[in-house]
Amino acid sequence: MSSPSTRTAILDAAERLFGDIGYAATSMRQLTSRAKVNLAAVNYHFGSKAALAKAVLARAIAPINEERLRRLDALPVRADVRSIVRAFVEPPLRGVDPEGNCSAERVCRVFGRISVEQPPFLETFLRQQFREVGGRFEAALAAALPRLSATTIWWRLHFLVGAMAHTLRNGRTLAALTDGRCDPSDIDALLEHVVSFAVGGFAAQAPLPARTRRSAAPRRGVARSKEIPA
Amino acid sequence: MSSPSTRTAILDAAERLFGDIGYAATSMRQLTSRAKVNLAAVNYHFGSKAALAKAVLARAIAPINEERLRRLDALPVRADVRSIVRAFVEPPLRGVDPEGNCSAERVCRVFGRISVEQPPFLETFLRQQFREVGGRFEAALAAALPRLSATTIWWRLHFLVGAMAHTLRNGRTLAALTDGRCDPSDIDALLEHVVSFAVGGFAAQAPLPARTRRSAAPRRGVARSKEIPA
DNA sequence: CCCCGGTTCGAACGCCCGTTTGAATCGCCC
DNA sequence: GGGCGATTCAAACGGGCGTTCGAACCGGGG
Repeated sequence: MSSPSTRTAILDAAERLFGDIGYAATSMRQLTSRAKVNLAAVNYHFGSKAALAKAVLARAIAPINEERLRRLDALPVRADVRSIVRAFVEPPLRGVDPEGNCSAERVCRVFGRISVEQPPFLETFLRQQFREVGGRFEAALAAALPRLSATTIWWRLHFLVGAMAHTLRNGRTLAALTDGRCDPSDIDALLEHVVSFAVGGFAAQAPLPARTRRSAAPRRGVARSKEIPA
Repeated sequence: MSSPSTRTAILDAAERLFGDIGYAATSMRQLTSRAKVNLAAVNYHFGSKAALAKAVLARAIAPINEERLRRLDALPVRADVRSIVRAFVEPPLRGVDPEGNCSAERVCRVFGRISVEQPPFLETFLRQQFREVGGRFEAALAAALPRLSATTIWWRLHFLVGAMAHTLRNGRTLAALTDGRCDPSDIDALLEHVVSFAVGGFAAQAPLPARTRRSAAPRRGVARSKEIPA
């Protein structure tokens, strides 16, 4: 463990490549040649490609979630929704970056990519990474939005994560569709837009609790709903 | 072209597998054995794996976008935001399904997956698939929300797509985090939640136009959180 | 009947994959 | 200086990849 340079070179290259082209599409030869290390180094230091992916994600996500909680703790007990949302989205978008080592964009892309590919080995890993953070933010938002149920808040937190991740992954498409007028590489603009959208979304009235819904669509084709008896 | 059975068997299997485990992670041998066709059939009918992916996406997306436009056209000229949002999200979530051939969940998953992996050959393809639909909905929303700029509406449309896609891909994580209280396989519930969230998001005040933003903050160390004016 | 375009099939092709191996090399404490 | 763990390295391993090829099969018109 004495020489961190190889390890971190591998982690850096993996973060980049996994973020750019995905986990399955990245080969160890690409990865090691970009990191300028020997092909066998990955298996020596991490054991396998899958374990490397976990290490990449852990390195990317852990400090973000810590910073989120730190900012949440710094808020007054009855903080407003905007502050809570900002505590949630600003760390991943701006990067945590104690010493400039991680570009926020890369970090977030790699998370978006790998979490989306969902190699089976990651499922439980990702859940435990987000359980605590999710719970804390759900509680804070519930305090700020007493009219919303816990499940509604969870839904909306999930939507917020999706909005962020989608934009970080597919920002180029947005830029192209708008002829560059929306520039997702402008993190400040992205941040302000996502915050305002999310604040509005959280403030919205909750949907009716599933019974008296309109549209009474005759076919609910998929939907094997366990449906809490509201 | 006389026998569509092989072609559609391949498309069905590909839709399923690309949606479940991703494009890069799906091998032609898996795919053809699940479709119960010969290995060479894919290259005979589609030319390559990449071309197959395009065909899968086209088959999945085109009818959804057509239905979106149909519903949008059916709205009154000055429709409210909720109706417009519903016209946008209901086709992909419920499925178009003229004759029951496509499960909405599968269709959407495959889109979420492949669009996220973004094999390079898809970039322009996806853009052209969404340019018209995006423009039409942007215009309709702009009419309903005269205080918002076009770019803000594009941002928010993008966020909405992300929220939908993320939930369809990573729904299991949400279910696990909430011990099943949020059930993303309940399409009705998902639909109502995403609509209410998006309506709130669109109704939100637009962010300040970038100039008077705070953000000049020299230190982004820990926790200086309530500096948002207002 | 046979021929023929369209389709299916098994069998390869060449390549690259993730991983392993065993020797070479390094850094350090005795 | 010699010994020794930790690390790096080149070279393979077996296997799976996407794709190609040529022969077999099919059904309908000459």
